[in-house]
Amino acid sequence: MATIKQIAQKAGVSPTTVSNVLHGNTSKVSPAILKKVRAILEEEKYAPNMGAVILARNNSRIIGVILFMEPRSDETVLEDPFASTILGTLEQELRKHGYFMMLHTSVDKDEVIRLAATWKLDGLILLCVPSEVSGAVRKSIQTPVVFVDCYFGDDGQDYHNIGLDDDRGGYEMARHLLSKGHTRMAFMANSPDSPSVDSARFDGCRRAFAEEGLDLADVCYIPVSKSSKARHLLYRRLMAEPLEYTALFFSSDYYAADAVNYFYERGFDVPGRVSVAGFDDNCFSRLVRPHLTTVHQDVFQKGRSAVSMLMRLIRKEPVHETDVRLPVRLTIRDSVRPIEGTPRA
Amino acid sequence: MATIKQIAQKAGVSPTTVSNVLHGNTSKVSPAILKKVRAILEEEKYAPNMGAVILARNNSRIIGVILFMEPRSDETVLEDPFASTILGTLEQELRKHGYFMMLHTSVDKDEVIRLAATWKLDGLILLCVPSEVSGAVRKSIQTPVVFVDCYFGDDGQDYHNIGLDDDRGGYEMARHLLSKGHTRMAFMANSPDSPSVDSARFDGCRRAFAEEGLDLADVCYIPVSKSSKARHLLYRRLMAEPLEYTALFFSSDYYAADAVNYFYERGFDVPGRVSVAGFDDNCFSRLVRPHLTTVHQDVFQKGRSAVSMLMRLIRKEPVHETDVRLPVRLTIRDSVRPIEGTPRA
DNA sequence: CTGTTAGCGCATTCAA
DNA sequence: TTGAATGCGCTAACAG
Repeated sequence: MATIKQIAQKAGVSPTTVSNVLHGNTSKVSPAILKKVRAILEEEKYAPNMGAVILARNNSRIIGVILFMEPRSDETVLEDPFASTILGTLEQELRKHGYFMMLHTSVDKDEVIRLAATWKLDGLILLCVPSEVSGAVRKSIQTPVVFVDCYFGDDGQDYHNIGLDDDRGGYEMARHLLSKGHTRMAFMANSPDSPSVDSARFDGCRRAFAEEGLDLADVCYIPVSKSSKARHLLYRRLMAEPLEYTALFFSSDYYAADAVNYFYERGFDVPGRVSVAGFDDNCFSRLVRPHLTTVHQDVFQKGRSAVSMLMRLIRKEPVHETDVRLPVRLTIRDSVRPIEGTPRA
Repeated sequence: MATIKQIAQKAGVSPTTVSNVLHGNTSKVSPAILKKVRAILEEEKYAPNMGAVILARNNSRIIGVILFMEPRSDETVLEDPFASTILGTLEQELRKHGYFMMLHTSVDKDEVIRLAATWKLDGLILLCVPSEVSGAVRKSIQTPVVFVDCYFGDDGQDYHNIGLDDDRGGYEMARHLLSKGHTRMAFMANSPDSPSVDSARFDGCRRAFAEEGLDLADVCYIPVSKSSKARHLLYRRLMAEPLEYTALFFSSDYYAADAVNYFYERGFDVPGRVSVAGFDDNCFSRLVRPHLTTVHQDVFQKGRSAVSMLMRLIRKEPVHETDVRLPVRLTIRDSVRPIEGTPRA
């Protein structure tokens, strides 16, 4: 409630001096006054008015965290532990660096651009941005932007991104599946309109198949709806004999777990009838039965890296890696089993 | 980037007129000018500077959403689907009402108070606040505050809270357990230092036991750690024969699912050896095997109610119910089974 | 219907 | 080492 001016008055000094104390410009203030002002600041519980700060400095110490997602196709907004985990990490890290976090979900790039301007955001962290909009956003925003898990068109712009070795993840899992004799594999993910984590993972699968002289057809990329009802309809079709696929590789544990569970409830044995694999290695993978064979990623690290890269950008420090690919690790559990008579590797 | 002044210049009108257009005071502006100004606004992609707005109006259109939680005992920050679901709902609802959401986790009441002052927050939504701090926060903050799932001391202050019929939830589950012959039941929850959702649920259990002429002793409230390692140590002890309890009633599906899973991995059959019940009825409950018998709550409704109550508070509209208790519903699945030879009800 | 003006609280020159 | 003065962009009260 108290303003700098009031503090100054009470201390019998000028506002400038108080401001200097506040900003640690102790060299410009005599020790006696320093102490006195600090005491009053404490006593009055001085809290700056960020409105004035924004106005005077033209920045806000707010970082916008934007989740690109549909209004709410179902309940799937933040329920995926991946989203909530990274959000929690981001909040923690940003706070540690003295920044405030403004959380926003959107699908409209103009809204994001406006948000940045209105709030004089110091930086932006964008999650799940399709590559069509990442270019536009990048172009029209001057403040530092760090993308998480994004892929970009080749438009000559500089992007800063924290991602995963998605191709590798797909590759490793496909290899594993192949080694268990699964040549009829489907990759299950949201349909990407453009390069994305999902398409990269699928490419990895393809590579693994090609290495074995096999071809993973386009139709083996089965688009999965964000609506659980629609998904379940799909699973039902997949259960029909004769089985089209012997292994289903989901691009997230969230979907994989959902599927395993759906199958279980209908007495369709996993991995007896069909093998299932996931991606993320989050709590879901160890909650369902059988526990998921999946691709591990370190979401905490992702959040930490994103914030630390953003901080470097804000401080205008050099950023060496502009497109970080965090490692993945194949994690074998119980949801994949060898095809009868074809146990290799 | 453009300011009101610049827009005004370009349109050949005064800043006030532009401001009037912006605020929909169309009655004060001639149609011709209105149209012209609107066009320029659009063309220049005018975005207000919130710093100036805060300064001039002394409020920010920001709602602070505060999660009270320890720094990070484990990975349990936002992983509980309850937290992420309500967060997603809050974001969506606040945005719908034209507010911005500042997300913050904290355990320090002074930090919250300072936050409200620095940012001239229009309102606050506080989650998981222990009753020791809710009083202090309530006292020293002038802006509207809505608590979610909080219990308060009887200090004569007005609190606005969206909660659950926790007592009822505990009661119903305990009754169900009793009807299946489970007289040796443990209630598993974080240890509350004060009235809380957990203590209310336990009280409900007690009530149900009392109705049967049974006493549910204090020791049947088993505190559960936020660290999964510590929890698992506890579960191990619980598995030791002879079984102390025949039913474990967890205060969240998150913990219940974790326990069921722990037991499963050790070949300890649920509900064969021990029955397990949860609370929340979130996605976890239908992911584990057996699916959890649990107490259903509508988290979306909770979020919506919280925001709508806050909006009424902000608009200074009368708020009739100050402590809303949303209903709960016993949801029977497969994790509880009758005790041998004691099937009643 | 339109324009003028005086702050809001702070950072940041520039003077003393 | 300290202080006075200016401006950031907007709102709202008032004058025309």
